[in-house]
Amino acid sequence: MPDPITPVVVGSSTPGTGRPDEDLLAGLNAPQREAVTYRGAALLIVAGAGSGKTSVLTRRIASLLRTREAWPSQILAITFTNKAAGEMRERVQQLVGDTAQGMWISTFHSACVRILRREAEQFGFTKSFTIYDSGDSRALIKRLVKEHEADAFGLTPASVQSRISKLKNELADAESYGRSANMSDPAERLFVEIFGDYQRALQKANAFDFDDLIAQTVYLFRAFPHVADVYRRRFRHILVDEYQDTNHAQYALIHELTRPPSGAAADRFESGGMMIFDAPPAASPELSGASLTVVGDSDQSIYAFRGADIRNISEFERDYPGAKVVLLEQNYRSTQTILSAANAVIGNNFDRKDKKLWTDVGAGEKIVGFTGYSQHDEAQFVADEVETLRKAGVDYAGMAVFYRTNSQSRALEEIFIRSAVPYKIMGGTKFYDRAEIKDALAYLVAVANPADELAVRRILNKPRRGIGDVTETAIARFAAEEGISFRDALANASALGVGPKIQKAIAHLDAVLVEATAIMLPASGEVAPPTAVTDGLNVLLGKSGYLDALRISKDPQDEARVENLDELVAVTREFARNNPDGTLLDFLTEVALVSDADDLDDATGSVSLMTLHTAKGLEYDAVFLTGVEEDLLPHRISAGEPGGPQEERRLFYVGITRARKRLHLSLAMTRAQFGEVTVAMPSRFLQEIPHDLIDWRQSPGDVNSRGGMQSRALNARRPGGGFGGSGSGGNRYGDELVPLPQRDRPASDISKFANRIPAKVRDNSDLELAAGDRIRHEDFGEGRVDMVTGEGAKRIAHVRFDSAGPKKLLIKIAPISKL
DNA sequence: TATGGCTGCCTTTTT
DNA sequence: GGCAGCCATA
Repeated sequence: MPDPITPVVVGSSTPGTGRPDEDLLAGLNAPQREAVTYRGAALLIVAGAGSGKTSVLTRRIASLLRTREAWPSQILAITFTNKAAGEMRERVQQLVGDTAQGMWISTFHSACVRILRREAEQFGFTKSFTIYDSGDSRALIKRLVKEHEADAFGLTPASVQSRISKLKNELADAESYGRSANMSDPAERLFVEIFGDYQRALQKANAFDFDDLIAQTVYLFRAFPHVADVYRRRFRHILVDEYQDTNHAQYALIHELTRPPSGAAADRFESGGMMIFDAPPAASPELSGASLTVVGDSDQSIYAFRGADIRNISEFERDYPGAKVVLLEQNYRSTQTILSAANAVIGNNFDRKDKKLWTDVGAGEKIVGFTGYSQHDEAQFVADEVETLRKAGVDYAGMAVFYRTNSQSRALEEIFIRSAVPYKIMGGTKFYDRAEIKDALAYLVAVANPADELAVRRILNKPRRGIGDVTETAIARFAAEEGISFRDALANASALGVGPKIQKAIAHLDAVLVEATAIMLPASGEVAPPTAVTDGLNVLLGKSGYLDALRISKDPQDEARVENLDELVAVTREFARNNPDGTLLDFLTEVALVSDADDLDDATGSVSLMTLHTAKGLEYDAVFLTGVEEDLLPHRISAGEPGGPQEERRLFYVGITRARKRLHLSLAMTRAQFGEVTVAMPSRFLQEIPHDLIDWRQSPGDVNSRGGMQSRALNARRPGGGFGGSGSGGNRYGDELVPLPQRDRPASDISKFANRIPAKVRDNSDLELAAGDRIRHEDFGEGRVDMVTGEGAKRIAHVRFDSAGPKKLLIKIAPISKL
């Protein structure tokens, strides 16, 4: 991503002071400089959107290195995604060259995996532990819920999973939670049992789930202070980005790392454990805690649902007394128009410190608003506008489309394909979520970590080998009787008491696993060649019969599955190229921790499509924010959650502030949700934007007006008057739109205001129309049907009106009649 | 044991 | 409109 700070300062204010980091300060404003150069135990950088925080962070690291205040190995920088980590590393490298080698720049999860791999043996795991993604843990929890017949008490796998996750993020375990829970409630007791079983199963499988990676590292540090000391001595400068999105476990981890080493470790014999408090830090710098820099913006906190605790940032000064706070408010990204919209929106959140982004680049283009008849109509607008911008010289790669939920990407994708707009979906149905990829990875896990029973069970009958429930149970029973693992039981096919055909199948599977193991995990002393993972995977997929089964299948989807597996093989090759010493476990770790935002091959001339959450931290010349509707943004489910609507508003704010030059806000009047067409209402957030900032190409009133008062949702009169009908006007499409936000409007009023559904929804489902028919529309008058597209509830009539010109109408709801 | 058809639920957002 | 899980059947 380009550096938002253009180093233009020629006559710098501190010329030739001879600081070794002089050049790093070029072009920075005063607070940015301070954020780079401040030295002290704790620093909080409150960085508004687009205020150049990444630049400040990288320069701060570069400055520490350049001035020799730190060795690279003493720096630990935590980012939110692997992609952000990669970019930060690259930028630091640009500033200081190869000196950057040896820094830890990674996500919380990657850093914890590195620590856990080294220390796993301290507490009952082995180096070769594997990582359960949410699908894996859901499968395990599902089994446990079933075993405990817990569904009878209203415990669903999903609810159990999310509760366990929340508890782990609070550093609770089954035992500690059980002490405080109301154990007379059978559902609670059951939950605690399942939680405990789940944890034991993970341990037995030598596996951690996502939340464990953090929580168990904290546990490790607390239980084994001498282990923690190793890392406390090593990391002298800890920097955390996106601090507003850290949860309690992550907070605790940072807290553990920044404590002074206890000094009890053997290699510090002179301290005797007593010098911690009286040793002067200068004389013995290793005894003080690491310096901590955190960067964040509470207005961009959008992960509360996953346990992020905004208090981590709002109470930073309390947690780290004497902490320095630097505020970055000048924005280097967006036009004033975009910032004014953003400021106005976020100003409606009441529990925040007031902070106003500003810029000196000028007002720029107005925000473009558009209301489609349907989500397809909306998508068509986006596609058309993308093409217009492209012709005006904006790169496809400089444009992005955001939406609240992944499912919204479908309509956009359809239209983009039809309109031949190159696009790329970030996230969505992930490559690694596909069944065949998970199967292939399960084969690899079965080799890397045979203790992982879930993985072995997964591949047991893939491809079909005639091994069903009965045989699976027989294997498990045999393993239990003999006191061996499920995996090892496979080596004793003849002893299982199953038929000869099935014995043979099991023996074959075992042989394939053994062969692959020999390739990927050679006996000690030998080193696996870089091609080991690729070769092993080919053996597993080939000799197991997995690929053959797909190839002879009649299901046309299986062809795509073979291609996906080919791609996975290609991924292993790529991995080997980038990591010549990379082991099977390294590969599996990387795969487990990649995220949606990490899709590295961005650029290459396509428009990016992604959820608002994925968009955080990115920026584009032109941004399309779609589906700005009630129940979608803010999402319906958020209404019932404490702080939900405010978090949704922050999400909207994050979306707005991604735009550099152009912002488009769009919505649809109807939206198909699970097959049914439902009427959508404009989002309450729209009216929080001063309406003179928006140029409506087609306003909600244009689309929905049927001469009456029923549908003017945005203009509905408040109970008690206020302002109505016309008046503040100002946009050329009349006054349908958005009165200026009224100060101190009570919250209850807002919800009443925006949510009103039009009096009645017309249903023309059974109206038969064909090209050539004449129709009458309540607003547009008479016209002739050019053609009808779509089916069922989504039939669209393309009509040429005698006076109003061509329009597309959703037949189901349009106020029309056949003549 | 494999398959196919049915039903019901679903959709927030992610490391 | 899609997927997962359940059940009935071969």
